[in-house]
Amino acid sequence: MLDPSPILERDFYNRPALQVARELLGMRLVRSEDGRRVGGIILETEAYRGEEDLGCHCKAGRTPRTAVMYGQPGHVYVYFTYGMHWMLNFVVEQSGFPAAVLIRAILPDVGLDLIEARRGTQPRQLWTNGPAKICQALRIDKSFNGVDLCETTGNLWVEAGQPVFDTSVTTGPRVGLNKVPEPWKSIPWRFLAAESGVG
DNA sequence: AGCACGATTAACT
DNA sequence: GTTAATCGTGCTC
Repeated sequence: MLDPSPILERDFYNRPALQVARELLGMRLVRSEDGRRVGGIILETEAYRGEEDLGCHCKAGRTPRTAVMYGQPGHVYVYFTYGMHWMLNFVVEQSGFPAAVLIRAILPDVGLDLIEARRGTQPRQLWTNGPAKICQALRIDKSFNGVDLCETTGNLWVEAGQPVFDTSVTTGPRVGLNKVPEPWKSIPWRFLAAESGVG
């Protein structure tokens, strides 16, 4: 489980955002930090796709911030919000079409001492159960924006994991889009894996 | 140049 | 349930 597994290749990301978001459940997010591996099993994701998706930053079109989402799939989109938090996303779908998957929760399984050093003020269940918490735990910030997930030199990638079956997956509206108009506010583009359904 | 707000979190009452 | 923290981004003037 803690040994390295095959790294997901670009073809995995070069597919519809909803499909990638669903299939990322059970895969392993790994960050290489000073030669040490830190990460865990992906438990929650959200899909954002297209300029017509008013919940997606791409609704504003191509800007300096959103440019990476228009690029090659399999790259990282990191943005800053609420004046203090970083958010980790994976660019998906074909080059030229803006789409991304937000990583909202993982189950830590490697580098636990490093994660505890940053999140130990909270109970273990709260270490990485939010998008900004993951970035804090894995020390992911602006410097990761644009990194290629398909090259280990980027120090961030996704490894094959255990499949999560449909009986362990629930969907629902994306979180935090309170002022976004329908249907985008309620469209069920959030994917959650039951913790009992992994590992 | 100024402004309102945000794909959140933690600490309150 | 409510709210402060805190600043990059995109929009308006």
